[in-house]
Amino acid sequence: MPRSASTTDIFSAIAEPRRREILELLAKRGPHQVGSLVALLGLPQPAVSKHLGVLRAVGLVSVIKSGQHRVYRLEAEELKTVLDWTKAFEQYWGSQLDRIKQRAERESERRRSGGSHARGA
Amino acid sequence: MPRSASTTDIFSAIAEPRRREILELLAKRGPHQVGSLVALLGLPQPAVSKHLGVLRAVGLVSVIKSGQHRVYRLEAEELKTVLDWTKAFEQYWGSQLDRIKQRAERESERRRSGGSHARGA
DNA sequence: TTAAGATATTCTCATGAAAGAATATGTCAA
DNA sequence: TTGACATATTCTTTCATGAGAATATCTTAA
Repeated sequence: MPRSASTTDIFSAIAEPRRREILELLAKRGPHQVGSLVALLGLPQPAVSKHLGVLRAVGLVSVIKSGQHRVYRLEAEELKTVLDWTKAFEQYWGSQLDRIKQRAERESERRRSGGSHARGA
Repeated sequence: MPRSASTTDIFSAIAEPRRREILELLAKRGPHQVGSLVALLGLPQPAVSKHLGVLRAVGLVSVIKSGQHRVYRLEAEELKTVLDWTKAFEQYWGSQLDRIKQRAERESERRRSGGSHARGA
């Protein structure tokens, strides 16, 4: 089975450091045309266009044709998927006390649902 | 320049759906030994071991040898990097009003610092 | 020591993707 | 229409990676 494509999976799309850089740029400085991004990133133009293509494919950016240029704009809401996924783990770090509470919760949950799964150590 | 390695970059590590699945499992059900993960995931044992190897390389899981078994435990704090990065974008979505405010902030910031960057349309 | 069980490692294969160079497409101005 | 500019696409090469199969390593029990 092939890997998940970076053109369809948002997690793969943001796995590329340069694409993250592009997103940061669009966030901090608003919409930009390709040429500006090329200048700011110091990457060859085709590289930038290709990265933008991936970001567009997953909906992380949108384009508006403005005459000769194309203006790319961040579509930040798309990152909600990632934020939500990551946020769900937030409860698993923090203080030792938190962890003890969580363990107790997990275990009572397991008892309630008749758990019988192998547990470590 | 080569791609960023999934063994060093946490974003690449979580780009793999099965690795995310493993993390979710370890979160929801606590530490597990490899055999349990194999059973729960329905993947061949070497595949699981390899994914665990990647997760371990970036610090997302830790291992404790327990006799014949190895117990893998989630190290959720490592996801803080991802959470923080994603959270920084949260302000860019939401209501239209929010966006208008943000734009105003960005623009006044730009004026203040003598900005002269190309802007879209 | 030997055997069995649990897990990791190695190897091969196929795929996807990024970099780089070249070129195509599209748009405006003259 | 022609030419200049902005951007996208194509092609090749290189490399990382995941799957799969086989095997090695380590640990405990007999």
